[in-house]
Amino acid sequence: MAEDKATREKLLDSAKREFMEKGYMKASLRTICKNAGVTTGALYFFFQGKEDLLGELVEEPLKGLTALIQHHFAEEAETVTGPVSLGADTADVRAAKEIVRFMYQYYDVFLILLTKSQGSRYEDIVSHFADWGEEHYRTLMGQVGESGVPNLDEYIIHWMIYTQINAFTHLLMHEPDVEKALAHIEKIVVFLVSGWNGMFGLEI
Amino acid sequence: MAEDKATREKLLDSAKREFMEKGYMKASLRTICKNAGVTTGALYFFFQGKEDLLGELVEEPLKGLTALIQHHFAEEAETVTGPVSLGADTADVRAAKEIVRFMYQYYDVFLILLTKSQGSRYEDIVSHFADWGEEHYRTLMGQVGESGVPNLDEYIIHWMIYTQINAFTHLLMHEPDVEKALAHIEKIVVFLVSGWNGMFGLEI
Amino acid sequence: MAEDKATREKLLDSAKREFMEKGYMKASLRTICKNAGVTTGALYFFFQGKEDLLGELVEEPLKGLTALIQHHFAEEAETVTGPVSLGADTADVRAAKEIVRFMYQYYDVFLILLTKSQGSRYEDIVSHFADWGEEHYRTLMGQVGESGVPNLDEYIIHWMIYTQINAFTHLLMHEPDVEKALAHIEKIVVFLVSGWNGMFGLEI
Amino acid sequence: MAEDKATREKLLDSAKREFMEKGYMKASLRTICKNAGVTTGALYFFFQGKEDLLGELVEEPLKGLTALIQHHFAEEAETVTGPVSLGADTADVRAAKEIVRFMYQYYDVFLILLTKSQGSRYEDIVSHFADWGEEHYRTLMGQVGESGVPNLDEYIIHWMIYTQINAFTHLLMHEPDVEKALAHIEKIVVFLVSGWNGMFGLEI
DNA sequence: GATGAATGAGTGTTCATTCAT
DNA sequence: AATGAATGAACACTCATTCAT
Repeated sequence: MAEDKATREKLLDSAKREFMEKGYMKASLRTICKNAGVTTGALYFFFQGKEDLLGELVEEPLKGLTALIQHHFAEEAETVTGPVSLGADTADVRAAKEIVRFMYQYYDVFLILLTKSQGSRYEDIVSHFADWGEEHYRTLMGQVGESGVPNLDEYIIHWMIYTQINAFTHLLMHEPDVEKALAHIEKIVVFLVSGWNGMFGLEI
Repeated sequence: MAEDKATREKLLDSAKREFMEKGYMKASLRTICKNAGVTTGALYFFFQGKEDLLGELVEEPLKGLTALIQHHFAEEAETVTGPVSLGADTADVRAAKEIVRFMYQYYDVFLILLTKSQGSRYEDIVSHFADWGEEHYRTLMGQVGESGVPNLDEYIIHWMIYTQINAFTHLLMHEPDVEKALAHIEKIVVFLVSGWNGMFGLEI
Repeated sequence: MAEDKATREKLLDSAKREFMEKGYMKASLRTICKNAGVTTGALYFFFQGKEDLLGELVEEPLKGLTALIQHHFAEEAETVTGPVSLGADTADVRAAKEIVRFMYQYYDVFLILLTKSQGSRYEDIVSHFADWGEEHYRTLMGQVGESGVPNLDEYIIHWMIYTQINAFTHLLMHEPDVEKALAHIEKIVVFLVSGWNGMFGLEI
Repeated sequence: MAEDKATREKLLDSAKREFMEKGYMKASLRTICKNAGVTTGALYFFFQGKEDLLGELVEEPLKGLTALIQHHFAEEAETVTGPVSLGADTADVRAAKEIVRFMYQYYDVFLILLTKSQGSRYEDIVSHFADWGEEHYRTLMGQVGESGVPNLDEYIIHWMIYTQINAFTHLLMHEPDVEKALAHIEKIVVFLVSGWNGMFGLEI
């Protein structure tokens, strides 16, 4: 039964374990095949090579996450009309929790993506998300107008976005339990919004 | 003479460039030696291997940073008597700036350490600093007593410390100019302290 | 229907293209199958392997050419009675032209055979033709008797036959247009007969 | 003693044997190393790879041959003043013999180059020589003026040059004995000059 | 007739490391 | 203090071929 599982699946499983353990670069296709109980040729029947193997493992969850974030970005763009309130309201928390929930469905995959993909075409994935976040931020700012919003220099914006992303990375790395992670993210949002408001000179 | 004592230094220089460019894992000792104008044998006369080469490059600045932080920890422990005020006072900013200044003296080394050391014994250096920071935090808490301090769970403490460390990492990665970095860190401290206070339910 | 009987043919077509492009050795059965829109299994249903695939592609034209040459050999044997005149008469030219015409009907196949078959059982096909030509030459000499014919050593005979064969190869390689090729071959025969007679010490 | 021979030399020797036996493409570096009694690493210490290995084997004799031919080309250009006589005089024969002698000094190398280099950067070496020969021929024609020289079309010129080159190739392939080769080449020159003159409509 | 999965040996190449000199 | 030769295991990847279905 368990051994009936299709070769492709066995390879993806084995690859996931190997990438997790050694990281993309140090991962050995030989080992992946051996642990899957298949020969190298089989791997190359299903995948085009090392990079493609990682790709197949990762692409779908990645698209899912992208869609999810896009959704939240759009929502936020509709909501924000006045000066960026950004209070610790439930909208932010709800969005963050949804993301957390989604990422924990593909726990291993996102862990690999965020911390074990050095050497692959995904090694700069965080940068891509950050750029994207920055773009979204600028759109938001444009909507609101510059009324009452202090001039945050590029660098600080960049850093804040990175910090947000790192919050998710840290969660995956240090909190294996989803429920606990969901509890943590709530506090983290409080922290981030407080920091944000602090920078704007607003009360919390 | 000028070229006499050089070999070891030439190797360290060449290694620094190679590690910067390719990261520890992809760095090639062959290339390091070639660029240094020396043979492999020479490298193995001065260093025990690849890992040791990185060690020699990194150990001194690392000790310097450790000492610097230790100093600030001690200072803070003396100062803090009442409930953790942690206001955006100059003490925090001054400490952060001193650290920034120090890291920028060894710009390349710390960049390697923080972003290019995957595969070496330093790949988890950030964790070590985080653990250390956590320990310090607990000491502080013990001093103050639990009076008036809300119970922050382990995880959140851990994350906040990571965020602090990542602030420095981000600076090195995205701001090559020290002076600008010093300006940035000021705002970052404001953000962090605001966040911190926000979590404690204090006004800023 | 139209697509029914096709598979074998599609494979042969695809193989022809692949052999032409990459030569026998570098040709990939995978690629041949892919371009034919079939799987490897299909190939192995119709052919015994790589070598057989080339064989099926080549055997028929090869037999045709053999028959054609055999015919000319026989004709020549009947005609030649006196000392080998071998003048630039129309018999030689007519024979050569017929061969050219035939080869250009299977342009690709003969090109593959003569220039792209290294690594296969046909890589020495030219030698076989040369041996055969030599045999024919000896038969002719026997008929004529040794009267007035200088003793050409084995090697020179061998070389002259090679040169004749290479004339056809060169044509295929450098002149894609049949009509032009037919024009060229005329001059080439003049050259060869002149050379031939020059060796025998005859005037042209 | 015999085993004292430097590793590099042993590798070149072993490579020469392997290339001769299997041709460049099918030659295995592993086998070359094994027969040389060395490991693959050693090969890569001395050579940059498979292609470079062949290069080192071949480059020097190739340069020698090029120089030799260049010398004869220059000589011929000085001599030819009237209409291209191209008689079976001793100049042509002497040149051809010198080339034969030189090639037989590096018997294996030139055999590899001319018949076993498919897949390497030398696979088209014959074309290069042919192009070069054509260029020389045109220079000569320019000197002589078009007086009395019939218009040979490009193709025929091309073919005649190939035929000349193939004479040397054939010699190497089928006549291992230098002295016999030198005897053969004499007759070959007679053949070629006769053919040449035949084409020009001259008596021999 | 034909599929598609799988084999297993093979390829050229790279690497950190060792060591006699 | 340093050279330069050499090791040997590992790497990702390709191939013609087989065979149950």
